[in-house]
Amino acid sequence: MPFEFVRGLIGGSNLMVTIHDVAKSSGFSITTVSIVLNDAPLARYIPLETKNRIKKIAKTLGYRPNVFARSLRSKRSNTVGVIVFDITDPYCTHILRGIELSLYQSSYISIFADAQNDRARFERYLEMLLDRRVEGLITLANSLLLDLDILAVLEKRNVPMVLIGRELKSLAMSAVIIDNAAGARAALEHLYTLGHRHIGFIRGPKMLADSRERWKGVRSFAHDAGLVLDPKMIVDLTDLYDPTSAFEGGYKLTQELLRRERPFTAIHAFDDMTAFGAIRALGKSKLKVPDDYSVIGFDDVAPAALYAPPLTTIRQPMETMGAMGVGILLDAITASRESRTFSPVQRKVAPELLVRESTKALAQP
Amino acid sequence: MPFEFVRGLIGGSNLMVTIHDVAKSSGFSITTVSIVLNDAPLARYIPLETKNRIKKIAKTLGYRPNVFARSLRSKRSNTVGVIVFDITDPYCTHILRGIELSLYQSSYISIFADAQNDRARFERYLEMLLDRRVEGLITLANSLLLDLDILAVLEKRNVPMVLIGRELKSLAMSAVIIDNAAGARAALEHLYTLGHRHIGFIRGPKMLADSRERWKGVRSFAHDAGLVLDPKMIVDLTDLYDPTSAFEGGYKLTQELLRRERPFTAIHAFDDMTAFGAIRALGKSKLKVPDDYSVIGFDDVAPAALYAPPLTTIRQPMETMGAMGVGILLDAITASRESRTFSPVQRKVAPELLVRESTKALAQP
DNA sequence: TCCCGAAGTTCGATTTAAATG
DNA sequence: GCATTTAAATCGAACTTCGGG
Repeated sequence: MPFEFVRGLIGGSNLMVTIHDVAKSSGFSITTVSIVLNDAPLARYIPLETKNRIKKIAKTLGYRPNVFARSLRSKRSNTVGVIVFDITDPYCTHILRGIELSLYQSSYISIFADAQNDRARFERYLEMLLDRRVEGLITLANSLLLDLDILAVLEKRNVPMVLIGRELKSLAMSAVIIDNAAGARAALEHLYTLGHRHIGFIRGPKMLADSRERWKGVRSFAHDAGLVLDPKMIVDLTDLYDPTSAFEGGYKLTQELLRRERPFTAIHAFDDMTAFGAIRALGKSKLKVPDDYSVIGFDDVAPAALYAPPLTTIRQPMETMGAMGVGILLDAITASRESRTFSPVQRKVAPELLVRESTKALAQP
Repeated sequence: MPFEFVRGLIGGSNLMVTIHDVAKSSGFSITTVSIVLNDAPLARYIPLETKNRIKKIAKTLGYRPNVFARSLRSKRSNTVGVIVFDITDPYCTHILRGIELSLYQSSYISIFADAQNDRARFERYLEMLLDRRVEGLITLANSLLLDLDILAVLEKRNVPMVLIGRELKSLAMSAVIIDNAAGARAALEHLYTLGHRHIGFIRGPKMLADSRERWKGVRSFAHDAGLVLDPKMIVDLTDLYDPTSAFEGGYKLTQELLRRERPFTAIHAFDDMTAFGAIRALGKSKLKVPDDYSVIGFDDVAPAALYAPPLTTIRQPMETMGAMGVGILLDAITASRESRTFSPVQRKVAPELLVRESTKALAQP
């Protein structure tokens, strides 16, 4: 059956113009059209006039290459996968924004998946992304989701990957993380400079590497400044971690600290959500922030600036971190395509103290 | 060149197993394997034993169909597109969550794009999704992004679409929206029931249909209850709308209301972000919420529950709305595939009053 | 005619190898 | 050999058609 006839029959909804149409319209072969439109190596032998003719016709016809055909043949998807552990977590969205921003300039597009803190979902989405032949993967994962089995799959399939927000010391793998120790240190230094000497500490869940690093920072400053840490004023969030639980944890642990009846004037919270909980608990007891207590958080999630009072915190430059992740991934993909080896890059980003209104100099006694 | 040889040469990274491999391993033809694995109509003639053999071998070989080949041939992508106007807006993320949740059960996967409130981005992403042959589109858009030109493209390409969060009265199009009038009415009724008679109103940007609808609700309740609305106590957010500007708008407009020196005891804010701004402004003037002023918002974004004080607000059931959108879209896609006509469905969702701690009964004078 | 299976065509592009003047 | 162009093979699966018991 002649081609034109069939095409005519289809009509209506399926009127996609193919490379075939461009070839016929321009009078050149499919091959030539393909070479010109992709600016392939052979294109340098083709006269400018021919190129322009073809390009113009492609444009007027509204030709758009079929991505499926292209990827099938070329074995390239021009796609990277992005998995986050919880899209409703404001921490995720700003990193996502950074990723999107810097991917936008590249020729890659992203396919996004939200694991919803659920391991089964994570695995299913990973499989889905692999089915879609992503050329690389960015993962924003917490420890619940990530383990060696999963990473082994990627290794075997030779898919470059970078982790944002956590590191895996057990494995050589590209990662972008915040300098937790420096951040927690800066937070404590800020409180100390304001005159606070009796400080309550709400540490993160033991399970998280972040918690350990941040505590290191606290101890290092305490040591340097000769500040003694009262073990009775140190409490820990539980290991069941999600954004809401951090708020509730902050709330309950602050009540706990209050109950211990040791005088203190400031709280060093694991993160912003914890700090919000702490402020709530203080407010509940008619204690005012920052007049009675100073509170400092970590992260600078979106609500921090809008809170009452606006929260002093340690800012993670999330957009930057996302952008860095993309940079590393793109390098890794390029290396992989040129069959070069690529040594994992670990980048540790400096956080920034953001003084707002939840901390205040201690009144001189 | 014999097939096995080539395949052997490739080795290493590219060892994907194809339907060809399954056919060879099982001793059946490619056709039979395809029929069995897809449970195609013809499969009913194939003996169970054959089916099981083929399935088992596919499994042990770890066969995964190549999505590009499949989509190329079948002309189906099993994909729907989702465009949101701003992923850092908490309103978006919870609707996204609802979408994801109910898409997860279906055979569709989603490709997500964040327009970042930028029109050019919106158009580029739309084009990208169309290139990927999405079978349907869910859009979470504000009025900046959406106009008739864009929708005409979808119409022409015959791609079903549903809008979440806004309606386009000019066009017959499926949409899921909140009942703004009922919500605003309920908010005012709540304040009224608590005894408030002198209330400041911060209305939304005039440009937004939401603003108009909510104001209708306010007026309808005021009329029914015989409450007089003082024009001097009504102020409007500017048309340049983004989440932060709503906060700042709420802040500044509350100061403005205070400056007018008419006694009032409550603020009816356009949305939660505006309410947060209002609470901040009151705090700045040493006025306390809810003791001196009651404040009510709209939306129930994530920070609302954690705010100090927790915000009384009108909750939009965002996950439900996302799920509804998916339901409608899937119906539309099915109809489109069976060449049935599908009349646009408009669903208006009832909001819910959430009483927390930012509102309080007026003390008897 | 019913059942079972296979050969061959097709989707829309990229790429290799080769033909033309 | 050089510049210019193209026929034909290929990617991996789905589908149409056909043949034999």
